[in-house]
Parts: sequence; C-alpha cells; structure tokens
Amino acid sequence: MCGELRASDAGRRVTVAGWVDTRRDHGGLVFIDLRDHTGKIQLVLKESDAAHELRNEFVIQAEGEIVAREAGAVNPNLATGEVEIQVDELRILSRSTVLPFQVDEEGVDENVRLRYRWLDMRGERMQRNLRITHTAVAGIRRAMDDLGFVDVWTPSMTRGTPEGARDFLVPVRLQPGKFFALAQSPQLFKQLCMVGGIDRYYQICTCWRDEDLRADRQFEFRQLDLEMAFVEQDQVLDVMESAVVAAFEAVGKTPPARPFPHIPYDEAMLRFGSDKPDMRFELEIQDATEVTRGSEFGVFKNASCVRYLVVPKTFSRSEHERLEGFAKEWGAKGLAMLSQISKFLSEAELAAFGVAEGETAFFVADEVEVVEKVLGLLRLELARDLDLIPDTEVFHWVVDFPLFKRDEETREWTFMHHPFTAPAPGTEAWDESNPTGVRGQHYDLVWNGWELGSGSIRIHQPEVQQAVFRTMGLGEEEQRDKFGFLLEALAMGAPPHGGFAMGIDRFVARLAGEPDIRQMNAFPKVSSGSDPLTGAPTPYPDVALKELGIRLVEPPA
RNA sequence: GGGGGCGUAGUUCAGUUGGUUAGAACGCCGGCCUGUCACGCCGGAGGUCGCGGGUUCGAGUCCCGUCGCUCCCGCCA
Repeated sequence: MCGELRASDAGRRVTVAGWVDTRRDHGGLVFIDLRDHTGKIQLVLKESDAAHELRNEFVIQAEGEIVAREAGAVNPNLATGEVEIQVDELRILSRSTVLPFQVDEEGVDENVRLRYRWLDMRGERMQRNLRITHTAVAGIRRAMDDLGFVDVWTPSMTRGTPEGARDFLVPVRLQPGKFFALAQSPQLFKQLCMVGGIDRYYQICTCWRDEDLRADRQFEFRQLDLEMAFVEQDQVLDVMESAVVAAFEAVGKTPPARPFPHIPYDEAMLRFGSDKPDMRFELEIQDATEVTRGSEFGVFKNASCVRYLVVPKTFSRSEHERLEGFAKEWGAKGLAMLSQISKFLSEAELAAFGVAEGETAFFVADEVEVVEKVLGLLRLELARDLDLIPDTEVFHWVVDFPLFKRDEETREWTFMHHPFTAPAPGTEAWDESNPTGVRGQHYDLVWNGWELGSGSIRIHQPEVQQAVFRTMGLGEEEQRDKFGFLLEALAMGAPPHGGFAMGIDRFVARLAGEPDIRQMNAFPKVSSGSDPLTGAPTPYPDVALKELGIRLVEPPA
C-alpha cells in the first residue's frame, strides 16, 4: 500500500501501517517515511508527543488525507514522491530497540545479517529474493499442473544409503539403536510411484545431505523432483525446459530459447574440462596428446595426456607464477608456458600448436583426469581475469555420460551418478568386470556453468538393475538387503520411466542475480554448519540421549 | 582433512618504521528548528583492538597458538 500511492489518489482518506524508515523531526513539523514491502510514503505529522517519540523501525498506523505535494516539494527519487499523507491520527503499534544495523544498510557482514535475519528481511534485497522465489516456484507448479503432473508427498525419514552423500541420521525412541536417514532425494519413492501407476509425479521437496557447505550448497535444499512413465529422454528434457521457461515468464524475464543445445559429456570434458561447462565464452582447451607422443621434451613424452589453453594475451613472470600456483593447488605438477619450453620442442610440434604472436599457450601434462580438471578451472580463472564472460544466459544439456567410473581410492567400479540410471539403448549387457565405455541415459542441465540438476532414464528391468549392482560389487545378499523392495517392485510390472531433479535454490539465485544461495534462503546455515540465529545445533541432555540408546563417545566441550 | 582471505565503537572502515589520550562516517542519547526527504545546527555517550601466550622499556601494529566467519580443493550416488 505505502509504495503504491500516486497523484491520482489525492483527496482520498487512508489508513496506512508499516515501519518507520526515516524520520526528519523539524520540531513543529515531523516527516516520516513509512515503509512496507511495496515501498515508502512520506507522512506529515503536526507536533505531538507521539510524533517526537518515533524512532527507526517503530511499527505505526497512521490515518489521514492523501494530498498532492506542491511543485517545489515533489521528490523525484521516490515513486510516491508526488503525494504525501497529512496525518491526523497516529498510533504506535510497536516500538524498537536500537538496531544492530540499519535496514537496507549496505556492506553489513553477512553473519550479522543472519543473526538478525528478521531485520535483514525487511530490506529490499531479501524482500525481492523471497518474493521472486515464491513467484518462480508458483510458475513452475502451474506448468507442472498444466502438464498433468501429480504432486505426491514422499517421506523425509527414510532408509539410509551408505553410498553417495553422507546421511543425516534420525534416532528413534521406539527403535533404540536404529536410525532413519533424512532423504537425500526421493529417488526410489518416485520410481515406486511409476510402478504404482502415477505416470507423472512431481514434488518440490526438501533434501538433506551432510556434506560441507558452499556458496551453492546448504545442508538442506529444495528441488523440483519429477518422474514420468512411458517416456524417452527427449520428453523429460522437454518438460524440464517447460518448467524453466515457466519460471522465467512468471518473474517477467525473457526466457532462454528452446530447445536448449546439447553437448556430449566427452566433448564437454575435452573442450571445456568440465561436466558443467560455462559456455558463455569460447576459450576452448586444445588436445596435444597425439602431437607430443614422440616428443623430445620429457614432461610431454612421459604424460598420458597433454592439453593446452591458448589465451589472447602475454603474461609476466609473476602472473604466470600466480596461475601456476593455482594449477598446483588443483593437482597439477606444473603449468608450462609455451615460450618457456619451446626450445625443447620440435618444429612439427610448434607448428601443430598454432600459437600466434601475442598469444600465450598454457600446457598441462598428466593423467587425463588431472589435465581436464586443471585446465577446466584455469579456463574459468582466466575468463574472469580477462573479463571474457559476457552478460548472457546460456542453458544447455550435457548428455551421453558414462554409466560407470572407477572409485579414485578403491579402484573398484562404481556408478557415475546413481545405480538406477539405465544404460544407453543397445548396451543392455556389458563386461561386468570392465564396463569401460558403457554409456548411461543420463543428462545434466547447466546454466552459465552452474549445474542446476540432473536426471536419467531409469532401469525398469530387474535383471539389468542386478547387473548394475553386480558391476559395482554388490553381492546377491547385499542387493536383497538394501534394495530388495526396488527389485521386487521392478519385477511386478514396472513401466519404462525417467525423470529429473533441479535445485530450486541454485536456479532462483541465478534468476535473482545473487552470487550464493544463502541470499535466497530465509534462514540459512553458515559454512561451518550452524545457524547463527538460533544457535543450532545444540548438545542434548544425557537423559534424552539415553532414551534413544545413544551415548556420546566424548562428552561435549 | 588441506590451502587462501578477514577479525579495531552498534555498523562500515582508517590507524604511519612498534611510541604517549585508538580516530572518521553512519547509527544512538540530549537540545533547537513548520517543508524536509541521506533534513540541518549545537552538545554528548559509546572500545577487553576476537581470545590466550610470547618478544619488547613499550604491541591494534611483530611472533606462536586458538576461536569465529568466508572462498576454494577434497567431499557433494
């Protein structure tokens, strides 16, 4: 209401309520900017005890006439600047102590903002972010409803899975010594919904993962979770694109063009060194492994993979040292500049690299995984340094992922994303001791280098599911114990199905132009994993733990 | 688990090669003011320099440890 009054409202009598944003006390006359979530309006108060008592963030109600301001008194910086309210009745509804920071004050430390989030939320930034989240989610829900999806609630407290992310454990008084896990995702429940004949399921659900927090990760987050029966990959992608576009339209932004482009996983890793490449700019990685196979240069000769980035700039020694420092931090043994090492290389090699005057080529030689990672991260670092990233919105799909990968530590085969992804058509059988090259029907959605989510066509034949379990080293008994209910369900008439899960927080953070998801979350945790507002988590008294059958190994500090 | 950054009034910051009483702006308190809108003017309060050790005649400043926050790597099926 406050921010919506205009010259055409002049003459009306109104009652407004809100917070005192600023006061300008002239003694015989007091001006108040009254704020609510719609904006601000100037109140004009005649001298009174109550008028002088007003302070920032008092909650007041004022009654009076909306009057047009005289020409010289119009405030062009305020949307309501052509009018003001001549107040004849003022009620102080609530007072405020001195504030730890001013509402809308810029540059306040985030921990202070979070400690007093209720104040922070009154500011324009959080009002906008919470409301844009609501609007985007409402748009997505409308789209899902229009497409015939059914919102089915699935349990938060579920069976733990030792694979994947760490579970949050929930002890239960009725079952001492046993634990539920908070759902990392409703993955298996939504697949069971497919077997149960809910052919289009969706949910905007909370998921929990006990892993370290980041700018784009919290312990708990929401995802748009959907699953469809009798579909192939393209149909799932089509629905997801509809949901993304619906959210853009709901918040009044120009949606990205459909269909979103596709890039195969192998190509993304080769050209961009990432499975979530930022494709707003070029700066592509080049492969030199073939050319350097017989190199005289020992570093190249002994490496199984040699790749390089060509950058349109020359670098000083100290700039190079800084970048090499990053490269080592990311796992490289070094970061060679062509100009340094050209004396060790043959004419043929130099010609093949095709590096021109004024350009710099950075080489990494190592195992392919290290080369990809280091050059991928270096590419992003250089793009930021050289200001190569344009202000555009690029959505794309990464497709054709491998189904399996080797565990870095155990060297055993394991799944790339999760064990329920179906192999690509025509590869329903493979060498279970060496599944190199088997592709999965898995797809990731990437926006400007942020992974928004992933999905897959799932396995719907129990034999195939068991073959995947066997490949990752899960014996018959273990399969029955952990996933027996899934195998049973798949054996009782499971339709082909597939789905997707997209992180809502990451998506709306990008929509709102925010650098991290805490700005979209009313009450987020900080990176150490605690809540600065309530002080959670807290110790529990022994008597409560005893009832749960729990005893701490070390007493709390 | 590892690496980088930060920590000084309520808030945002400054603080010289180590030097005497640690400053500014905003906010807060008191006073004056009928056309301000980041109102103005006068006056005032407010500090365990994150914490603990050490070096020194002397530490906000140097060293060691520790805590908190933050970014990144690992991790995130």
